[in-house]
Amino acid sequence: MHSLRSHHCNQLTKADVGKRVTLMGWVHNRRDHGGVIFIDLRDREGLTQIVFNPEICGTSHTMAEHFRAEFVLHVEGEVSARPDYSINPNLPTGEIEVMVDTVKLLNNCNPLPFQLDEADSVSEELRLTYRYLDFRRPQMSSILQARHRVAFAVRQYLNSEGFLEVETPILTKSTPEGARDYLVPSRVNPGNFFALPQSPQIMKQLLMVGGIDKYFQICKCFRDEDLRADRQPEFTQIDMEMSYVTQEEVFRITEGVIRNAFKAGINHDLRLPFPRMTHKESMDLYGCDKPDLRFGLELFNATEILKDSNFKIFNTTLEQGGVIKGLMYPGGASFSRKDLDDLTSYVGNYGAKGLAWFKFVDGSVQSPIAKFFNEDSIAKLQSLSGAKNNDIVFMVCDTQNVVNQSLSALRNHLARIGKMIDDSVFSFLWIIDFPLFKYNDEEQRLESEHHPFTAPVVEDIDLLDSNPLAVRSSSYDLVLNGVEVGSGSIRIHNYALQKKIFELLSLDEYAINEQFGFFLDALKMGAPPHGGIAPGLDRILMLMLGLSSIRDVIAFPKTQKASCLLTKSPSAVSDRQLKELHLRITK
RNA sequence: GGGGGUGUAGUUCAAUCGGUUAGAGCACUGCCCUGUCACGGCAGAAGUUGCGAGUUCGAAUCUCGUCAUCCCCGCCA
Repeated sequence: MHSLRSHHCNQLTKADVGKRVTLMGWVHNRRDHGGVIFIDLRDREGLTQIVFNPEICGTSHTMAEHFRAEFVLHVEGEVSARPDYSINPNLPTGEIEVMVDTVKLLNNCNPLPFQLDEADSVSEELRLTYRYLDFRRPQMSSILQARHRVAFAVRQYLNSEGFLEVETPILTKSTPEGARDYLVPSRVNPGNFFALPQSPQIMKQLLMVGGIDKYFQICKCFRDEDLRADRQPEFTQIDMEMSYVTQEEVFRITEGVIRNAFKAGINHDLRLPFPRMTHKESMDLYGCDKPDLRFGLELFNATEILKDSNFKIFNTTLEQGGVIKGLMYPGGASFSRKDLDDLTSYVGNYGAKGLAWFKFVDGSVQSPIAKFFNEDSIAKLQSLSGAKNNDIVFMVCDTQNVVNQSLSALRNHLARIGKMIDDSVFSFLWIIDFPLFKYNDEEQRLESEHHPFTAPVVEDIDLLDSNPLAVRSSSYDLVLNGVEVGSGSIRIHNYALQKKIFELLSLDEYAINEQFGFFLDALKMGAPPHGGIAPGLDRILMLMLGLSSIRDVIAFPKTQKASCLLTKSPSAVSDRQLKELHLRITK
């Protein structure tokens, strides 16, 4: 036996009675009866009750009188069957106990900043400050174990499909477009900076040019943007790229990855293939490109029906190119005036200047603005919305963006407060046929909807000059329960087309050469057609495990201000370090 | 950058309308207890009410500022 330890704390059963065993672990709980002392010994795997009886070993018993929570013990003794009346059915090892005759105190432990069994109610702030204590809790341990199983299953599956895992640099090049970069100053090259990768996008495309054919990497990505419950400045992607593929093949592989991940993570069998929806349909019906399909509440467009009214606010907005969309909420006629005020201020967060509502009750309509519409319009509205007795219809009239954003948010909000969501469902969805570009009003130029390496749909290439905003791209998003969990595309592999896209994005010649010259060169040297995708491992795990924060699936996450409570980073550095890096702090 | 929530003992919470010595559970310390498993019993220690101003006879409580943390908007190719 090479290991000092003979068993983990979840292993011993009645079949082991009589064996001499050695366990290592923490004092989880201690019950001192004056004579006999019981301790629940804990390791990563579970609990075992160990018994210190003065009649078995006086020395051990005397030592055990001074043991406290989270002391680290090495115990040896004989496995003994518990008397019938003291079997603990809540414990896998509840039928046995270990009668300790030899104990070594491997380490003692100060009183903890929080009790492990109360961590559910303790502040996350405290848990993050002492994250290593948090890990000792079975809940956290099982999350990290699930994360390991998922990552391992992903590697196994992609290996079986012929993928190579290749590491790409963390110190890489800052490029325009996209998120704000984390920068690393170069000591050797004064005034120059590396950037941490927002994703290994260009590198994986270069691997395709290099004939790697099928690449993957479970890799860290870095984006210096503000945080959310599902956004961390560093996060992990399952990054993939394949040569000579169609969208169909990317979907097949991705679905295989996801299915294996769910099997390994929580032993859940997902049904394949995942449903698909075009970007246009998603925007029309749900007002966003990541709809949660676990509930209905589809939007409808009421612009035609309501355009001829005496309601000035609607008319003015419509004249300026606005639209009217709405959604029907069953049973919503019971909302109080205060409820409706709250919902109005809720959509206000998304730019809506108001929230019109129509309650349908006992054959009549109740609404502060009903008087502006004729009966025919209201009848059509009721019919279009599908409202029955005691239902409510919400309407927003504004620019298309504001209407979609506010109603999409309202839709999710209503489903939450109405408890319309089945938490046990995993609703995957592919969104396809994204537009290639969107228009940035502020900078008055085209921007990539996905990223600048995304190939346009072949039939739409002719529109690049005449009507670029109508060009569809061959990009796709994977959505799970209303959360974007992956994004990818078939890439441009043609030099001239890539250069043209850069130009359409208003990157000047100098920037193109300076930032992307090496990449354009590669496209000139026999780049094969290729495409890929990058599912977000953290978000998938969060949803798989039914957690509400990405921080719960990351061992050492950052706070909302992007700092680490454990290490207190980021932190100031010495003048000497700054000098070496040729940096001066200005404040 | 903006909106909102939270901050009281190690910890989780309480403290009536602004009122006199800021309480309780768990943890901690000491003592008792040989079949517990949230063991039990007795006793004890433990507070810059996040921090700083202000209002008031009097502030955990009201006002302003500030810090930390959480949620959201902006931002996230």
